[in-house]
Amino acid sequence: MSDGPLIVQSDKTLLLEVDHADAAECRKAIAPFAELERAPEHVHTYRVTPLALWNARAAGHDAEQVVDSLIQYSRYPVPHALLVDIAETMARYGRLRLEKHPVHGLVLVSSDRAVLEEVLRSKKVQPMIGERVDADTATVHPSERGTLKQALLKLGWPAEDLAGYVDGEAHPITLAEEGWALRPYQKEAAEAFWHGGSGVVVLPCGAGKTIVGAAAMAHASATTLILVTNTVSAHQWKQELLRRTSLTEDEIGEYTGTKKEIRPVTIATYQVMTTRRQGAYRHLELFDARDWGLVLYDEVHLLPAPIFRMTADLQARRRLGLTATLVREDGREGDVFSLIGPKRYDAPWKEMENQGWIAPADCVEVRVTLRDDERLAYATAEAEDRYRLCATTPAKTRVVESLVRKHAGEQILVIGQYLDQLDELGEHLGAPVIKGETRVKERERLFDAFRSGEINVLVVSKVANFSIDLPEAAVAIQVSGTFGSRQEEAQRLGRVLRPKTDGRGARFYSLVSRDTVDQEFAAHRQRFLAEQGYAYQIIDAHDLA
DNA sequence: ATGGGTCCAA
DNA sequence: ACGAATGGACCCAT
Repeated sequence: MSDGPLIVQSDKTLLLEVDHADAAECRKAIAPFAELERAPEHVHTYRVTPLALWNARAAGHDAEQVVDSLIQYSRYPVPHALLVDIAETMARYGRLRLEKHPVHGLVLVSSDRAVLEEVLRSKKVQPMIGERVDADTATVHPSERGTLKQALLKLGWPAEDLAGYVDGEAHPITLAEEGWALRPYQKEAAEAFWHGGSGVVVLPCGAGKTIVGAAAMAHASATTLILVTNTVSAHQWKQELLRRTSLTEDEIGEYTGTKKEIRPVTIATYQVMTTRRQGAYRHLELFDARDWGLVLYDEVHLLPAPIFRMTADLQARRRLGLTATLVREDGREGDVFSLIGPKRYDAPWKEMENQGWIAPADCVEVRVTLRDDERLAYATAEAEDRYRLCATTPAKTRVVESLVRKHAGEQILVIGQYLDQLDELGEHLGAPVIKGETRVKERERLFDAFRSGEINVLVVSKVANFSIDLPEAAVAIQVSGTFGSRQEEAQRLGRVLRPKTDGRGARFYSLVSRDTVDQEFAAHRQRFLAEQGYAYQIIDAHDLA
């Protein structure tokens, strides 16, 4: 205890000494209940948040385990007030429960009368509550099940939802038996979801989230509605389900702009759900079309606001959310928690790496210095132009060139967000550029050439964030990114994480202009991956060999 | 019917 | 706070 890697402070921050021998072990221990806030070179700052504590609670951790972890790794005596606070916060989850009453239907039950009285007095909660059954029980209109959970979470008293689910229309689904097997973590994830009832499974890019979905469908053996972000993803779900389950072509429908098939398993885009046709919402048509036994949300970190609203009305159906990064930049993690459900499973990226499911990766932040004239232009630029100015400095082009030379012979992706910059890079490198306007046919041709090694360098725009059809590479060079998007960074690193046949590691370079907002945004982007144990080595562009 | 193109919302 | 990609609607040519 006297020389642990962690400093625990009463303001709920945890300081982790990165170079300490026990740092990795400690990171793993605190990850379930703390979120990484800052990650400079030597000391990382984590914060113990209520939501993280409640997720830990829902996953079966108790306050004692959390407290033990803190005490075990702490360098100094742990502030008592913090321990008390952690125990109290965790105990808040489950003090209120939603249950099914044999006579009164959906009820809110409390094991602490004062808490019930407190929340019933809230203006937000009051209209959702029906009559009082007894001192500890109040009825709730079934249609308010979701919105009530949202409101209670905001009040700091998240309800545990034990009201159960409708079975939905049964439909036989089994996993295909030939030629493959569920990986252990995929099986665990599907089971953790099934026993939890509904909630979110978090797995790194390329870890087979679709397969976890398929396994969950096999558990449910019921009609399933799958919601996805784009049509490419819809096709891939269909292909994967055909390959991995007993489902056949005519049991799987696509419900998109062009096709309107409703089948026992239906894959719909988020967008088609939110558009109106002659004043009527499409989603009503879709939700009422079948008695769905399971609703599956792909890329739950991208759920648009209208889908949250609809999901509030779907609380009697089992819901599974899938994502690589539960963090959202819009702060709606609480809505994911209350409307989809708590985190049921996550596999830390580094553990997956240790087990060989994803390739080991070195992350390198390369700092470039602006020329004097650029610095002056930057200093005098309007606030809204500044990021673009520093993110697209010509100095980066030269660095990309030398990195490409250094990795000659390897498959390299250059990823950025400004089309001008990417076009220029493509020209300098003599490499094709893939952007939004690139036709699907052309994309496929280039992807094939890249896969076969005919092309070694590919420059890609934000299409890399969406189209999961992008081929895997060994080296990724990021030249600019969306302000501070953590999930984008994770997605881009994911591009190089497919295990290499020769067992070699992958490289991820992030090019950053020194002493500018580019540097700030880069630091923010890196946080999620730092939380997963990826350390960015910082080097100066001049020191590139 | 089907494939392609343009425009627009969020 | 921004630029870019997207899906979907609609239109036109086969």
